[in-house]
Amino acid sequence: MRQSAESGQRHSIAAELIAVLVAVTIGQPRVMTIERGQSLPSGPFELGHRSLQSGLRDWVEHQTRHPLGYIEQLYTFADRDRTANGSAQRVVSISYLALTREEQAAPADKAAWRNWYDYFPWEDHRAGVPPALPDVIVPHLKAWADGADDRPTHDDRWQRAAIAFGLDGNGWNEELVLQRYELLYEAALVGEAHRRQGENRTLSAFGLAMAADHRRILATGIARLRAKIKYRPVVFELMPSVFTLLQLQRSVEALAGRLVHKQNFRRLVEQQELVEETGSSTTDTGGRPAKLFRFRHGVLAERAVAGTKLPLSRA
Amino acid sequence: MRQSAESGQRHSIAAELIAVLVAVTIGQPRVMTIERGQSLPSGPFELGHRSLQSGLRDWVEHQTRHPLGYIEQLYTFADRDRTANGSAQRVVSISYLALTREEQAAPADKAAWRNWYDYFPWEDHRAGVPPALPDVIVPHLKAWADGADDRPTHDDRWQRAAIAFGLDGNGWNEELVLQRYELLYEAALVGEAHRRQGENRTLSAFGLAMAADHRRILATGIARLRAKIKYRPVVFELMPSVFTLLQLQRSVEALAGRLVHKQNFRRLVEQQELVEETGSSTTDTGGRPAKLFRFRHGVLAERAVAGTKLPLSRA
DNA sequence: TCACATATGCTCGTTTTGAGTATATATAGG
DNA sequence: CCTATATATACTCAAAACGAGCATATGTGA
Repeated sequence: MRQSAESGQRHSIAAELIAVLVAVTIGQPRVMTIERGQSLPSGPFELGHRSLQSGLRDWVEHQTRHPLGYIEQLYTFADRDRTANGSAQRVVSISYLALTREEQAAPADKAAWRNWYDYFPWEDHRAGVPPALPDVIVPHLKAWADGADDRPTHDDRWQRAAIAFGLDGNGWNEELVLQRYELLYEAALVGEAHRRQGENRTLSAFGLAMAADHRRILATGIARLRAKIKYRPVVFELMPSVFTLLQLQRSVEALAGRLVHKQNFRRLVEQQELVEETGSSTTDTGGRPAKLFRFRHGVLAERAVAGTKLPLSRA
Repeated sequence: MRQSAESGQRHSIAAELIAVLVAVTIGQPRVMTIERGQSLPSGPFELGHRSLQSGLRDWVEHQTRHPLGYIEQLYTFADRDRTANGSAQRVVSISYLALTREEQAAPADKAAWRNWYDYFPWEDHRAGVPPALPDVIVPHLKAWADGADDRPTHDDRWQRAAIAFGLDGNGWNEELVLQRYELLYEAALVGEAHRRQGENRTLSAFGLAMAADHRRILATGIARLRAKIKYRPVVFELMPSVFTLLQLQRSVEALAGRLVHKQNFRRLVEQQELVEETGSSTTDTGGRPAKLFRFRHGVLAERAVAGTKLPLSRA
């Protein structure tokens, strides 16, 4: 079987491509899943694929019958202790974030759009702090910290929890999606952490579990997207061709999981010249008719000239 | 996940780990290389490795005898047409950015630190715009754009060049390192682009070439680092334990490739409470003695609470 | 016609930047 | 010792960006 001590090992590696495919529909963030919502679309990288991205496109479009638009790489990992099966085969997982618009056409069998807050109920702060956070999650985190063997460990655990979940006067930071999930995993509060021990009961406050480490990948994708909407005009990949400013705002809020100040949001969008009026307006919103806008495609090029935070010198 | 007839193909994939190991020494950005500066430290990911990161650590510390400090993943790719050899074996390259301090101890055989501007001479704007940029690079880019078959292609090429290289009134954006390199590659101006055609002469204005796509990976690392120093205190990974504010500034300038405004830089560092005084000062700088500072380790935790750019609402 | 809902315009005080000017304290050379 | 020359550090000032909120416009439906 093995050719040589070294090269034989190299060959028994498989690469898997995984997609976090996101859309926003009527103000809710959606993620494409397969297998009753338990997995993200994925498939092996094969010799026939031109590149990693094209391999991903093949798999996802085949599994879900939904085209991928914008794609960006998320993360690659191969931790041995995080995979479900105990096989000797080593798998490198390469994950991508893909943005699209949800189509009216039904996706393929077993493929389905899901609200991403089904998996992360503690991440949606649009209607205020979710009650399960102070009522269920924080007490469990406290118990976990208190269960530490020594004082330094206790303090470290509690400090990380406080920062990640915005406790002890630390404000809520919507970008820390991955840190929060990892903390809950470390504290054995999410379903995935129990799997290897056999048991499987988890409180609904900790969300739906997924296969293998797919929920971790989803957390990575959400975190990346929440960070990115702040400095790159990626929301537009998720919007229809024309939209009102409130619809745009609702989409951003859906992704960020928090409400934004309407007037200031509009000022921001206008001063950055991200959109242009179409001339028409809609009355569907109930209330004074809203102007319809479209994305100014010019900014895709211009915005490459992003902002700096270094106090540059003139000379 | 899925086991099927195609699974036989999955096994002929190898994973390679590649490091962009960076240090800053007396105001110059340095990158660790092997093989006379033509390659980055790298090695195959094997079954024995606990994780991708630990595999990388093994390889790099073995090849260079230099310990790795801070590590973050850069990018994974597997483009078929970019690899040097024509073998059927498919390689997935997983690259990392690592930050450290250059040690006085000599690195291992064949391993050597290099100034990264040897590979990207057009990226160093600390002494003003490098003359080779207007004199050599821009004319070649213009010729490349003019050589397009049709008008749209010409305009697209020129617009991309103008944005990437700060022409036509577009300011210089130090973060676009990768875009610039990719453009030069596409225009067949860098050495790597000629390799498959056999010839190999390139003007020194286009920098030293590297093996395979290592220079592209280096460009990715520089771009990431230039972006990151603006919102995360990573420079300190590259600084000695105590330093003056000017030394800190020089390090930032080395990485960014541009000068910063001294007074405003200090204001920024102070108001963010990144450093604290050690109490002593040094006169080595020639001039009024400078206070010595050290990094405030507390910020590593606090800074997790990063800034937002969304106009949040209070309710 | 009125209550209600959303849209949109505008104000105002606070912070954060960008760009300097001014002053302090060393060393090196005559 | 004095001076030129570095660098270090403190302050100023106007412009731009941000956070919060008030006011007004213009629809729909009871």
